[in-house]
Amino acid sequence: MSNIACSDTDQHAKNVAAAREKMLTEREFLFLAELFKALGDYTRVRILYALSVGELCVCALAEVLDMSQSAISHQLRLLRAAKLVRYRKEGKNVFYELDDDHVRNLVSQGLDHISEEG
Amino acid sequence: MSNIACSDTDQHAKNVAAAREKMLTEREFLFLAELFKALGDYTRVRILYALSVGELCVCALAEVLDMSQSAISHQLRLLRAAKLVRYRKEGKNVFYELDDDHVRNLVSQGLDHISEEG
DNA sequence: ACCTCACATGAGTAGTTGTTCATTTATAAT
DNA sequence: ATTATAAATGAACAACTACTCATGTGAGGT
Repeated sequence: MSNIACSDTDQHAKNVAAAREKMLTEREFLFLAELFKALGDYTRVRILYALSVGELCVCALAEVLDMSQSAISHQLRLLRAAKLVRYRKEGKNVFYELDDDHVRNLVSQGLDHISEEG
Repeated sequence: MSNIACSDTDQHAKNVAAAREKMLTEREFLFLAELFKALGDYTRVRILYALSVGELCVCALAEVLDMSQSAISHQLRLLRAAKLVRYRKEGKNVFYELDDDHVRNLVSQGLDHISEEG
């Protein structure tokens, strides 16, 4: 990107070096971005919140969110890919639940953050 | 959406009712989604991680991430809107830092989650 | 006054995303 | 076997996103 330091002070160079030092790998940042991207949608965050009560079948989720089964299924696919949910088949139904407590924690951390705003 | 219960068992109805009961408001879910959306991008999550070391000016961020100043500025705008960063002007420079510890916590929670995967 | 530097911003655009609609798969019931 | 139900999936499309490039703004230096 041919970026030249905005100012050539020692402090600037130090800050840049310190930040560079601490940065994670591309792979890790990509995973992290994918995780938050999965949480970063009105429909998906509602699905996850609904599942925080307990497992639900696809049809129940569609009812709770008042959306089509197809739309829910598409989103569940993404949540599965992000390892945010697990599923269990029972007869014709498929029951989804949160994959682990990290998901719950992330959502509640998020709620803490927004509850501080106006 | 005209969703009819997949099965008319009591358990199904109970589950739906319980989930409906616990759901937050549209407004809250929208905020939550916006928050995670802001975190859910490769560039932005790197910016936030870099700032977790300490405050940095825009130009330093551009150097650390090896991206154009314009691209960084555009993303900082979104991070400001999501109240994830604060800024401080000093002469020609603008220094950004994380808005509060929630941000740090969210990122580290995210890292916990991905570190459990393969 | 002029120029330069650090940053912000608007327009344009290629790529991505979330839904609907139609179809498919799989299980269950008759 | 046939039919119905729960869920998954592919195609299509409108809406959105994250860059680049060009330009604007505001503070400093000369």
